[in-house]
Amino acid sequence: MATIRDVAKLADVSVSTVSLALSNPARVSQKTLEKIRKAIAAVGFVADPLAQSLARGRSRMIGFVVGNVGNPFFGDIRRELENYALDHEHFVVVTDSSGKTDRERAMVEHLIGLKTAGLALAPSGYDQDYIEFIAGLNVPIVCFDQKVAGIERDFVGSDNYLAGAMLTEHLLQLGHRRIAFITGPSHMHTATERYRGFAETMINAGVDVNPNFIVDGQFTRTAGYEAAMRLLIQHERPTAILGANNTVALSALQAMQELGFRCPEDISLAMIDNVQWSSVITPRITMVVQDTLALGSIIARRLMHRIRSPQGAVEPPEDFVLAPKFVPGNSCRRV
Amino acid sequence: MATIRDVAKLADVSVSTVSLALSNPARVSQKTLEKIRKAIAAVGFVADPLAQSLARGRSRMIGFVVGNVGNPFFGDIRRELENYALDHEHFVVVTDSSGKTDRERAMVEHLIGLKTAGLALAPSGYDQDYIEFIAGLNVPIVCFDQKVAGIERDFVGSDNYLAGAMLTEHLLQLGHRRIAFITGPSHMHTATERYRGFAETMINAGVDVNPNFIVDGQFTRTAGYEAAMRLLIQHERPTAILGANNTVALSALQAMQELGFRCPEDISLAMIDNVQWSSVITPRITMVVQDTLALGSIIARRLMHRIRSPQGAVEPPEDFVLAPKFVPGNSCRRV
DNA sequence: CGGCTCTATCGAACCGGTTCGATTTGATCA
DNA sequence: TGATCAAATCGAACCGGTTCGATAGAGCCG
Repeated sequence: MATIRDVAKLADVSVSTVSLALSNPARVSQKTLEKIRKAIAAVGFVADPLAQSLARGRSRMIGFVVGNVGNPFFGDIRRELENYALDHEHFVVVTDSSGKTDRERAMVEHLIGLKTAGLALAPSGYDQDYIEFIAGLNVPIVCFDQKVAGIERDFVGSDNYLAGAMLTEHLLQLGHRRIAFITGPSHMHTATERYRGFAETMINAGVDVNPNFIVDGQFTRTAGYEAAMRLLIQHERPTAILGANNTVALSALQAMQELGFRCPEDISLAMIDNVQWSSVITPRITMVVQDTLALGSIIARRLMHRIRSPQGAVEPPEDFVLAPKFVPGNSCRRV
Repeated sequence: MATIRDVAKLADVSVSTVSLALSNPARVSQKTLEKIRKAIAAVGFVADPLAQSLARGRSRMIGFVVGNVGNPFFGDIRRELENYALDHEHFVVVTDSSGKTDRERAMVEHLIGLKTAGLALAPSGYDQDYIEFIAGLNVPIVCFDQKVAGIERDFVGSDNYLAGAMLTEHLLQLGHRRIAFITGPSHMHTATERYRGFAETMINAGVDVNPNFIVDGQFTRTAGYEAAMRLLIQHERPTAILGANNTVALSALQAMQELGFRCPEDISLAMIDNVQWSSVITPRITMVVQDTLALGSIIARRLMHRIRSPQGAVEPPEDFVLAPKFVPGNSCRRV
């Protein structure tokens, strides 16, 4: 590999002039610029990003940290960020923590070690230790999905209260009263907000929330399946199930199918968040979806703004909260 | 951040001794080792990975390059690789080319620039230019999924001919004769092999392959949908459709549902490769799946072997081809 | 023509490690 | 006690860039 010194030698100028020509061409004379240009072409010089990062103390990489890159929600956001970053000569490094806080932390530390220019982070931690860890990072960070109380960073996400409330209201309008809710982990902001949207809408409508109808699905497949089973074996069964995310709702659908319940004839089902191939899942699940493209776009712009503009770096953190969208399916029937 | 020089000063030894102590403790005396250990703890020293990579000419990162991280096939492999790499103090950097060859190339180049220790690559290119590009990379590489003729690297994948043949035989046994096949891109090894498995099995069974029943689905959703529609509007319709991958098959299911065809009553459907939530898709699609865990495990071990052991680096490339597995669903009926 | 200001270029230090040949230390043996 | 040799440690060069103060030269003015 050709180095900058090869170029300098061939162009008969100093190494620092070549470096200057590359980073700030206006400050180098036309004649010299031309010599350097030719030399670069002749030896096929490409600057070593590692050496640049070391010297500059900053790389052109953006870290993307989520719990599950396979989730289409994160996938869409990743794509948006990647496209935008690529347009601005930055490169996205994707890491997947599998939802484990300690692994996420190790990955963030690694990315910091790589002197990434910025981080797009869907936080999975929530305790004081974690908050301090994030606070201590001296890098532009845009958090998304999970709003963690105490983290003073830009946040981009959806109105989860509204999401829960919308589906609840929909079911109420269809005449349902015995509505069950499969929750997510109580430490997750999305989970609690969605539940709050459900519970408050119920109360406001004067409908009692049956504690037996609130089961914990942990946002995971196994827990969601188990939670759904607990609902289905009750004698006084719910007439509708609301899944706090796609995973628990589809686990519930599976449980229903396995036990022989028909959806929506026997039990209605609704969920928050889309899933790949939802269009071929029978019945099509009624859902509230997040505007992933808009979220991704905001994350990308906000992060690049902080990275690129000097004053962008010191702007106070801001929250961007988007409204979710109702997507009717045929998994909810009138009772 | 504390540097190695801070450690050296505090421990009252030279910088090179500290470096040696870190990389090869056996060659440093107990006494000195202890001093250094204390100094490291005192100043909170952590080696800068960037500086290490620059000096060593090699980092502890592994590049994972695929066309679609959202595909559970790649997701499973990624997870296996990640777990194994983490156990061996390596860190996986995921990149997604969205199936675009030029972007994949840019990403590989970037990863090379990062001096990654090795690459797990699901190639998307196939022309001479691409082959030379890959050949020119002086880094351990394990290719998977697509076997590209001309690339002299380790390859890990499934027996795609067998996969196509298995499903074809299954449909033949159920009495189907008018079997349609939705293909993938003709430059993809997986696509041609699966088709070959289909076609030869048909011919061996003495069944003519109707050219109208071979449509190109490009392994994509839009092309698959269109291809399926072309099948469904024919007067002499197929009694069964075989999708060369999950995407085209599910696109076909969607097309069937939209036009009002019932599966499997009107048309049977089978596919190669699993998809998330296949268990709640009605009907459950009969499929042949790849052993993603085993594939991922082999990829991980092979790559780490080449990275770590000196002789591993020079071993001749090897192919690892696993047999796929038949997973019955209820999307194929006897005719 | 001397003095002054700009502009263009350069040299050296630096980022934070690794590596390897050279040197010191200490033990062993004649 | 001095020679020999292995083990321990060190110094300097290096990886490939960036940065900034210093310097040389060009252009302008009085």
